[in-house]
Amino acid sequence: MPRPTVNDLAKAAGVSLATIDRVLNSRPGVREQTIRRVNAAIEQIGYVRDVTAANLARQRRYRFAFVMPEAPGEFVTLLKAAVTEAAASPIVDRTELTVATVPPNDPHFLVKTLRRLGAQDVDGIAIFAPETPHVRDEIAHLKENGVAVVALVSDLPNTGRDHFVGVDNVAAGRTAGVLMGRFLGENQGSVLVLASSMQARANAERRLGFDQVMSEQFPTIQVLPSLEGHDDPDTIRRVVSAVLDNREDIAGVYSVGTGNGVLVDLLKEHSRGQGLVVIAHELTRNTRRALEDGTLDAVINQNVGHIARSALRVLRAKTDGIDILSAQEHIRIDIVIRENLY
Amino acid sequence: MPRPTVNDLAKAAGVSLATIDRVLNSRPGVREQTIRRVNAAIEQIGYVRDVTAANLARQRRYRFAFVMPEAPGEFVTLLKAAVTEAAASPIVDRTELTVATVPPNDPHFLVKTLRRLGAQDVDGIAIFAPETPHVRDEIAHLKENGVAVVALVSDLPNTGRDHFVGVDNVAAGRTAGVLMGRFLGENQGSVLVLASSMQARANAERRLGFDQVMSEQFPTIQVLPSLEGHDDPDTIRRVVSAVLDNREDIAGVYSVGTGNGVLVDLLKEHSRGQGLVVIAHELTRNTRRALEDGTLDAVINQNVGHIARSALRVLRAKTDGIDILSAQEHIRIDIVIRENLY
DNA sequence: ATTGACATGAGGTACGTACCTCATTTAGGT
DNA sequence: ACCTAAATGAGGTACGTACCTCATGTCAAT
Repeated sequence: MPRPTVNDLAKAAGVSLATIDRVLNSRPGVREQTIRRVNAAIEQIGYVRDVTAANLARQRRYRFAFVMPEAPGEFVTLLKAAVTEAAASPIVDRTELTVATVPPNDPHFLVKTLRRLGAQDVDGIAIFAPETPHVRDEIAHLKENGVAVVALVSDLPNTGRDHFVGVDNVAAGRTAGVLMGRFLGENQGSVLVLASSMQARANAERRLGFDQVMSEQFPTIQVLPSLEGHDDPDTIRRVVSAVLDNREDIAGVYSVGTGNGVLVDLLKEHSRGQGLVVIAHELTRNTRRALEDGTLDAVINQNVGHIARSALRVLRAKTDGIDILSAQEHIRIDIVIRENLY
Repeated sequence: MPRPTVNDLAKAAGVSLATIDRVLNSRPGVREQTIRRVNAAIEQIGYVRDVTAANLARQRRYRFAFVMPEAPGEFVTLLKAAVTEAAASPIVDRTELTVATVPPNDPHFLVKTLRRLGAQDVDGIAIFAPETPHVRDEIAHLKENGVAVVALVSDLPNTGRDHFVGVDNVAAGRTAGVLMGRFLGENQGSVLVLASSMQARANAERRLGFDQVMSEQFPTIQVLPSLEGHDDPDTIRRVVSAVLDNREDIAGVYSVGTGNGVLVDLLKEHSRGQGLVVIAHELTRNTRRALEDGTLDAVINQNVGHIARSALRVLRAKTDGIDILSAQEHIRIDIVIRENLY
């Protein structure tokens, strides 16, 4: 038997279609008693509104924009692809989106982009950018104009954004820490930490979580101060080599941010690169290959497909003023090793 | 600007709506040249069919059934909940589904259920059951009648099922093996393996993968023959206690199947339960709690939400005769430890 | 009994697509 | 130039819902 329609509902409730419509869309001019009668009929025949037909009739369109760094790294590229793909899939019905890229570390350009998008009356914006005062102001401005704002990957906690789509980076760092400690085992020594200037907040949080776990659970392992690679291949190569050459006790390497391509190459060439426990973040072509050939022992990942789809769902819910199912919108911290590298 | 419609397309191609319709739905009676002209216009104006409007007009309805064991275990309960939830969500448009449960280890009942569903002209069935000759025959029969069949969680490779939604259990076992080996580290000893009779194939595959890795990568660790718990609390308690009491060298426990609730309780009570590395499958209330309190070191999980949604997508694609995006339908092997237990 | 406010009904059009019928045009063969 | 078959056009209805207008019903206050 087919799903009941508004017509079946009207018959069941003993009222006309017009009244059904008034109740369903909470239009005025219906007695309390009639509303109750209609609701009872809804329960009884199990009516559920055909959302797609409703959206069709309503001519509802969602205009969303994604703002992301014009990134050198593979992660952003993957994320961008995931966003495009998610938008193309039929699950996001009647949605048109713009993907804008902005040069990293250029708050002025970022603000200009946000302003431009805000003027084009978009319904919602997903932003992957560091938090600065200018960005804070512009987000406040967007929200005043009724634009939904979600932070992507890197949270913007003090901006009044509606939601954050991404992982808890402290927990991600803790996860990396536990794996590092347990994989090292009896093998005492020091851990080299390679940082990156991109996404400063995320990196700091991961480092924090990592240090928490190491000092709590593996106090005999010494974690060195972060080496700053500044996302520059030559710099990374130079600073990492220097430590590996000079310190005999290095047993593990933790790469907090980007620049894993160079790091992996270096470790493969370096005489001391083989025995180390190496853990990095984000599954990209580089880290995937490194897992396969054993250079990397584990990758802590956040699934870009989930992030993209979640952002779209949340933006839609926020523009509709609907509550989100927070359980569904939680982005998992994936642990990837060679054996579960699909 | 709004998305172009068939009317815009007709104007752009310089043909009538009827011809557009003939081309879009590959109806006969259109010259090759005209088809090309329409396709060119599709490219040019970027027309994409509004799938939801099309489904509405087409009165397309998908009737799917899920067949699952009437399970004692929590995993099946979670899976059932995930299926119901996925079906309720608006992403699965115009789909009505039946969830049938069958007593485990009753092939006759299972076949009867499949036959009953087949007679009710469902479009597709997802089956979570062991493979037996009777099931094979019945699936062949269903497929002859044009019913799409996907295997759920446990594969049915010799039945001609259209697709398998679940993890590669050999890889899952390998993943468990690597974690066991690396977590044990220098701590040599033996590993106790607890099997379960449910889902015999999945358990055997996991055990296979586990053994592969242990012998290849950790040859100094001895893996004991499986203890058969038969999913019975008392039996599990008895056989596991016996080994823990009598063998001093047990350093790890690998639980291949169900029965983790009892196992965890036992380990918490037993004097030797603390220092062990314990790894199990499937994230349930029991294993989750055990991760939190440190009784379990890692859980290898398959996300029931993904499984449910993937099964629905695949069933739909198969009944429509559309190709599936295999990348999207891959079910990941999740590694869960306390730190990334969301 | 009349008024007026409110409640309800009847019926329409629209959204973008599918699918149908029938009339008309066009192409190809003679 | 004529005939025929094939190609195309014109126009309709339907899907389930939203949203609109206008008519009619009901009820309480006067």
